[in-house]
Amino acid sequence: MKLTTKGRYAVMALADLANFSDQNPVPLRDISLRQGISLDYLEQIFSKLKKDDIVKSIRGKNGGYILTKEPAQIKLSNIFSAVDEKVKTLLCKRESKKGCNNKSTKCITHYLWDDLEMYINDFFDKKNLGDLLKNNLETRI
Amino acid sequence: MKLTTKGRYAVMALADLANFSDQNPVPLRDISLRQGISLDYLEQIFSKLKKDDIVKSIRGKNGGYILTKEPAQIKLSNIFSAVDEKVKTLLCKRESKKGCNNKSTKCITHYLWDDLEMYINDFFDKKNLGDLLKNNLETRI
DNA sequence: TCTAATCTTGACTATTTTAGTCAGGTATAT
DNA sequence: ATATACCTGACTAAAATAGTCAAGATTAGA
Repeated sequence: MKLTTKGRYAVMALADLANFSDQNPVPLRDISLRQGISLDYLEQIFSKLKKDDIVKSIRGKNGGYILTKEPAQIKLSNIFSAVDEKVKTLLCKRESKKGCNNKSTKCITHYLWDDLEMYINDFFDKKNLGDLLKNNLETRI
Repeated sequence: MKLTTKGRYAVMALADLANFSDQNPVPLRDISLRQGISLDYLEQIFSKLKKDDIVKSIRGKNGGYILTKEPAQIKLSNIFSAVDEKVKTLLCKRESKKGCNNKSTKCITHYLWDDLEMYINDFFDKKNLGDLLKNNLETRI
């Protein structure tokens, strides 16, 4: 069970964006340099964030991205679902006519994964970008 | 972020083992047939479970595996760590001299993943095989 | 109007991980 | 003996990940 870089980079990039945007849009190249994330990859990530209305873009010179809401309004769960970072339990989640192992019933672990999924989503639902920034300022710098 | 089949199969197989062992060792072939998991793959999994002393084996005819403890004594976290199912945050976890992005500091999300990891481990620490069996008996059959 | 900065889009690819398979063993009850 | 089990390590196909690459569309400012 592992987390992908996409989810992690998305959070890092948005935190950077929140930190460095004082009304002005922040270009991805700046984020790329500061956070050490490839520009091309960031572009992929931000196109998803934009589609989910977490950021908006301003094209052309002096353009860049800005958050659509206050950091405190942006839940980490929103960010993750935007970049397709989610808990997956593989075959077990496919609610086909058949159960988990081509049997008619669900496997004994089926509800366990459901529970875990809810549990984890709850974790990310309770944290927002603002918390993260505040936390980092208080205890980590 | 996804769960591997190894962790899932390990739990399924151990649940099966708990269900069908009445003092007698349960051969993997039976589990394989009942749970629809390949025998070869089960053997891989059980060699890990044995190494971590979750099951013991009896070789030869009429042999098989048995649990070393009562189901209620076997935490899911034990099972997962045995089969290398764990929360990984990729590069972020490498505690090298450098930080997460070749910088000297840790990235802003670093502690977030630490927190998540603890949170998830807590989930599996609080559930044991006995719970799972009981639950399945009560509400799912 | 030209140009550089910036976002936009989609295809492509190397690497790693996953989810097994396969081929040989060894031990033991009957 | 022999069939039934466990045991071990190497191998591999498929999928996912983590990007790269190429070609464009917009727009601010000179």
